[in-house]
This record gives sequence, C-alpha cells and structure tokens, in this order.
Amino acid sequence: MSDELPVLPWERSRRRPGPARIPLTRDRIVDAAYTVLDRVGHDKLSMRQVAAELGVAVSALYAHVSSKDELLELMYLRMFRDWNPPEPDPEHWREQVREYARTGRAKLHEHRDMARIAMAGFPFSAEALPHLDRLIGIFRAGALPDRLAGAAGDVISTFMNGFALEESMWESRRQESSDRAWDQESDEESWEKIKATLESYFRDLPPDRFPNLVALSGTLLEKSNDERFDLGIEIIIRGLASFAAENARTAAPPPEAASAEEPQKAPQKA
Amino acid sequence: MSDELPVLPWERSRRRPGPARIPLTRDRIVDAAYTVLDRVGHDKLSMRQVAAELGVAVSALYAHVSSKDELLELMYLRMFRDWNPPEPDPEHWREQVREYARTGRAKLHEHRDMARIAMAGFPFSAEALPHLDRLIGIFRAGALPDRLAGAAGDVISTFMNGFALEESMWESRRQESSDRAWDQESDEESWEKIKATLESYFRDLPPDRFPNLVALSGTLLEKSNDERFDLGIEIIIRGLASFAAENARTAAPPPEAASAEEPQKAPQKA
DNA sequence: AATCTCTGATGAACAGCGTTCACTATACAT
DNA sequence: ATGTATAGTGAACGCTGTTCATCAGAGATT
Repeated sequence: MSDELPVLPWERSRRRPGPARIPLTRDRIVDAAYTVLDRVGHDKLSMRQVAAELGVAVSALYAHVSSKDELLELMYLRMFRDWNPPEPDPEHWREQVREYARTGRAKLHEHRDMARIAMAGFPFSAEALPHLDRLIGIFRAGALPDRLAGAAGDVISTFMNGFALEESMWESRRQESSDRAWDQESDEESWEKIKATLESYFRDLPPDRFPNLVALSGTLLEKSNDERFDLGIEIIIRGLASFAAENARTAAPPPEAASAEEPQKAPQKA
Repeated sequence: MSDELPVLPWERSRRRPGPARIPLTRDRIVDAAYTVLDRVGHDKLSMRQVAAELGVAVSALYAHVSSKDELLELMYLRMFRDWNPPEPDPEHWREQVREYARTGRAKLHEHRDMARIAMAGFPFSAEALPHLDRLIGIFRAGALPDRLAGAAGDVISTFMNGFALEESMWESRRQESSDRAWDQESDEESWEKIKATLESYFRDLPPDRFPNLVALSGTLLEKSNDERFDLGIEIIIRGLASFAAENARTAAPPPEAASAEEPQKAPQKA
C-alpha cells in the first residue's frame, strides 16, 4: 500500500526541502478519487470533488497529476497492485485461467463503475507488465502455441472487462431507478423484479418475429451473473484447450500422456 | 430507415399542425452527431457542436432528444440498422458466427470512436431485438444447448466490442501523437514504427523478470489486427463447438451428420 | 382577411467542469 | 534574520449539459 513510513528523526535533515504536514501524493489522490468514485459514481467524479475530499484546492492536484485522464489511468493501474497470477502449473492451467478471470471480475467489482475506468485504461503500462507476463506464462504452461498467447489474453480480458461493464450498467440502472427507498434490502428484491419483468417481456414477444427469444425466455435469465460468467469463461477455456491439444499432438510425442506425464515443467526461461 | 416519405398533397391537411422547412428529427440529429463525431472524436463531441452542425440552437435539440446520453444511445442503435444476421444455416453456423463478428467489427470501425459509444450503449433495446433473435437463431441452429445461448452471445459481443475499443484507443494515440504531419500516407508507416518500438521494448526487457514477454516478443506483435481478431473469434467458436458436439452426442441420434466434425481448419475468406 | 392557437426554435442563463497562472505561506538552508 | 524553493491557493477562462421564458410562424377558426 502506501509506502510513506514516518521519517526517522536523523533522516529529517536529509530530506530535500520537502513539504510539511501530510504531503499530498499521487497515492493519496488516487485513494481519495476511489472514495469519491464509490460515493458519486463515474459520471460525477470530478477533480473538484477529489480535491474537496482531500480538503485541498483543485489546482493542488495538478502538481501531482497532469490531468484527469492521468488520474483515471492511475486508478486503473491500482487494480494490478497485489494481483499477480500464480506460478504457472501445467497440470492446472485451466483452473488457473478460470481463477484469474474470477479474481479479475472481483477486482472490477471492488469499486463502483470500476469497469468503465478499466475500459478506458491503456493495458500496456509498465506497472502492468509483470501481471501480463505471468498470465502469458499460464497459457504457455498449458501447452498453448505461442502464436495464440496474444489472442488468448485478448479474449479473456475483453470478456472479463466487458462482462463486468455490463453488470455495472445494470447496477447503475437499478440505482437511479430507486433513488428513493434507499433500503439496503430492497436491492435483491428489485433485481428479482427486473428479471421477472424482462422474462415475461421476452415470453410475450410475438413468436413469429422473435421465435428464438420467445423459446429461450425461460432459459436466458434463469442463470445468475456468476453462472453466466463462469459459462463464458468455460467456453473460452475449451476453445483454448482445443488448440493446446492440437499443439500437443503435433509437437509433443503422445497426446495421451500430455497431462499425466508432466511434459515440460518450466517452459519459461526459454 | 427513416419513414418520412414526402407528404402527398391531399394528405397535407391531415397532418397534425406540423412544422415547416426541413423539420428537425431525431434522425437528422443522429446524422449530424456522426458527422461531428468523425471530425472531432468522442471526447469533444458536444451538443453544441451537433447543433452548430445543423445550424440550429442547442436547445432545439432537446425537443427531440431528452439528453446527450439518449443521443449517444440513438447513435448506438444506428449500428443495428441494416444489420441482420443471416438466416440460420445449421451446416455453416461456424462461418456465420465468424462472419457476424467480422461485420460487427467493421461496423464499429465505420465511425471514429464508435466502440466507445457502443460500450456505453445498453444492449437490450427494442430496436436491437430482431438482431439478437437472429444471432441466437444461429447458435441454436449450430446445435448449441439453449442454456449456452446467453453466454455465447456475451462472449462474442464482448470480444467484438472490446477488441474494437482497444483498436480505437491505439488509433487515438497515434492520432494525437502526430498532430502535425497530417499526411495520409504516414499512417501505416507510423503504425509500423510503433510496432517495431514495442517489439524491441519487449525484447529488451530483463529476461529474469519477464521471461514470457521476452520469449514472445517476436510472436506477440507479428500479427495484423485482422489476424488477431480472427484468431480470437476462432478460439471462441471452437469453445462453442465443443459444447455443440457434446449436445449432439447426448441429444441427437447420430454424431456423424453433425456437420463436418470439430477441429476443421476453417480457412478464412478475407 | 384577421385572429387565435399551437408548436418548434430561440437565446440567455445556471451550475458545474478541466485546466492555468500569478500569488502566498511556510519550512528549510544559509 | 534573510533568502529561497516549493506545496498549496484562489480566481479566472472557456467549455460543458440542461432549463426556461420568449418568440415566430404556420394551420385552423372566425
């Protein structure tokens, strides 16, 4: 987290002219920005609100952050702190990919409208590189051909972000539609109500024009978000697996022993 | 389409008090908005610019469009005009899905920053329902179990949108970095230069900390965007196919007639 | 032909936004 | 005690989305 330990006494004179009080830092600004974000949402997140949260003039922020866009970028990069994909395990790459996607979604849910910020963020930043490297490591451990690594990452991460984004849009809708009646418990209820409304809407569509929607009116909405997400990830993983199998068939000796025999333990370093 | 045919003379008196000149319509506003969008990009697209484009006061827009958000939504829905997935063909569902994704990406490239608008758009709107129905029809024709239809659509469309979004972000970067030197031909050149820079950046990373990125520095960037996109779609289609095969095995009598078997090479036509 | 009505368009205004800049106050070094 | 660097200030600029009292001008009515 924040690496501002209290300065030891004999080090005080070593520090450059330095500030007083609690100095403003990028870190504190990002913290404040998250606080504001959670309170007011992405649309009304403004530099002025962030400054107010810190008890500071707006212009003070610009000494540490060159623009609002940069601040959003910093918020985005926060996501990758303390998030490192695990050491690749060839036996369990499927589980590792699934787990990666799940914690990604969870991180996107940690703050309101986070997905929208992630979408605008630029994925090739130095801070995110170790993250990216480890993810690719998992793919390679899973015997995915190297030429697929990029596309695999694209598919996984666009699905993760896009899914979370759609979820957060539903969330916004629900939130603005219930601006009064701010009960905590009405959340799930109203969600169920929306689902029921949608389902009956689909069911009562003219069947000649929308045969498929009518036929699936029950199935489409019966699943929870978690189930839908897992299903999507499963689709992707199976697609990846088909390439891995292909690869194993052409490159490694027997397709049978591919998983049982611990093929190449450490395929990195190459 | 716009259903404002010229009014026949004897119908003129039938029409409600009606306007004069060329009346402002939602359609004309959306047209103007697209013109402005292509000229100035998503960030500087404003109601005032749209009004100016139409030679009209800003407030006039609000008689036809309740907010900027609604205008963006209308722009988003434009995408679905004249875009209907084909009649489902069980034999070629793979090609149909691939073709669907390709034209989706093409539509997102039709206007600058379109992907960002699409991301903010709400996918369950009445205008998009026929579209959705036909897409689901393709999945069902491909023997995909009904419980997968939703997730399948999610995966395909999030990948499509997310991929196009990332592309448009590269595009923006390139555009702002070359604010002078507005040659048309420097486009590809500067793109190649960016690619080369990135590749050597990856290659020269410390191999102990980023073994996978270094190892793949050549492979990661050698593909064109089209190839990367097609590869992503292929991954998804193969994942879907694995479920379809499963379904055919349990539900349909002979697994033989279930189209041309799974790991078909499926050459791309473009 | 004169009047009324209704409706789409107007322009000024409001509050808020991101960003800049001349400035001040403060804590350290001299 | 003086000087200096610097983090923070507050006012300002030009822009934004949105609202509202007002207006102009057709179609209908008299």
